[in-house]
Amino acid sequence: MKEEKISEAVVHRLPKYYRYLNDLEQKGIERISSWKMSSDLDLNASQIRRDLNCFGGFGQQGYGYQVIKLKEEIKKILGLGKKYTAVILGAGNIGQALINYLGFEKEGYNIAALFDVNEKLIGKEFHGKKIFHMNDLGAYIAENPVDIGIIATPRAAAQQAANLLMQHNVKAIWNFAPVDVTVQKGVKLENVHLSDSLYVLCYRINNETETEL
Amino acid sequence: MKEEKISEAVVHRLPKYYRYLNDLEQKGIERISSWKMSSDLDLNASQIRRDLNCFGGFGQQGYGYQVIKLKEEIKKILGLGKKYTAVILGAGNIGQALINYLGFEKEGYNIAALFDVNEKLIGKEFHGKKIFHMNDLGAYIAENPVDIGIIATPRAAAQQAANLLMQHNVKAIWNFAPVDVTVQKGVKLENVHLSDSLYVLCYRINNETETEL
DNA sequence: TAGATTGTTAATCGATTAACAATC
DNA sequence: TAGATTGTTAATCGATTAACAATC
Repeated sequence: MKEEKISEAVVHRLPKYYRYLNDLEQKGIERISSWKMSSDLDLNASQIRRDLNCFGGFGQQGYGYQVIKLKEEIKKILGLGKKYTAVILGAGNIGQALINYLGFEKEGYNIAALFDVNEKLIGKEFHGKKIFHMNDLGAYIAENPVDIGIIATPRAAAQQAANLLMQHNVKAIWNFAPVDVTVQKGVKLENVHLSDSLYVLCYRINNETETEL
Repeated sequence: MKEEKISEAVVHRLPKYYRYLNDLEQKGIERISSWKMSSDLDLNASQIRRDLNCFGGFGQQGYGYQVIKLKEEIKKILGLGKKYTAVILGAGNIGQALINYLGFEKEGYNIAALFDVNEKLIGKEFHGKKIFHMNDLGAYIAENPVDIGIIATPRAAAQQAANLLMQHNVKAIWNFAPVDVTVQKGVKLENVHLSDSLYVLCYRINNETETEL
């Protein structure tokens, strides 16, 4: 791993490479060239080679890349394969959906518990995951280390939720609330702004002509 | 609206501006300068002025921008305020979660129906939205015009779902499946790759040092 | 070895930022 | 009018692409 700062653009392409390589592996394809990747992924071949070289020389001149080896390298870079424990703050629609989503689809991620302020929900269970009161988050984390805090609260409660997580030393936040929460230095943050994405789609519907492609 | 091609980067900042201006309006703030926006949004002031000027001269020298006016302009640009009818393909976890999410949180978007292939689900209802068989999509659309097709199927069925939507002339697709679906020229597409976002978060956990602010 | 394809340097392109004249 | 702040041009920065020498 080189010491250069990796750009956001590169980091965001890594999952795409990873998905693609998994597909290739599934199809039993053993080797792949940047040229073929380029046409499949609709990215420039130079860019692909450059991206991969940020992390090491995974290819072989005159041959290309070994699919499985490259996949494993990217897996390691992304930190997949490790186990992550997460808690969800907010046991409403999004919170509940995420339990299902992460439970069924992804291995490596364990949702340990949910937290809410709604008394009616506290003590209940969804798919075997208990709902605690938000006030008990500190006590819970003291007993059960948590890697990722997922914010699935309403808009207005999101920053508070983030603060609470940070107070209890959670170092990574996955935010689903439609706000840009502020985090301390050192805390990792990823936003999933569903409504923003929908707005962009509407923008395209209304503004983008058929000229492109 | 000028005739220049608006860059992706600009388009993706519009929802952020829109959210921010809504906040200001709520707080009763009437005017705003690019300088203040800059510090609140953590964007460069020149960039903000430039972004807004892609669409028109909404400001006033020596004064700044009128919050309400600017908000309304961006709303119009994004095509909000209009009504959109959507169908969801895939009535699993994500599909169900989206019904709740869009039903409660967003006005302007109407989920008309769900479609699935699972016989056990067909005929049932979620929050008053009926689940039809995927095969009946064409007949449904013939009767009820649909603006947006939401793909909430498993990975393997996503491209098929996209094809089905396009066959029946749906011009905008919001894709939640963890694949890059291919669409015809003229069809608008927005992806929400939840797993990609989670991978990026894991990348940050494992690779990014505390050097940055 | 000859052919293929990487890794990497150099060229290009586009987006961000700075600067300032226009003007409310 | 003087002060403030936009709209816009010019400068900078960074990311993408092209080109090619290195090498399997």
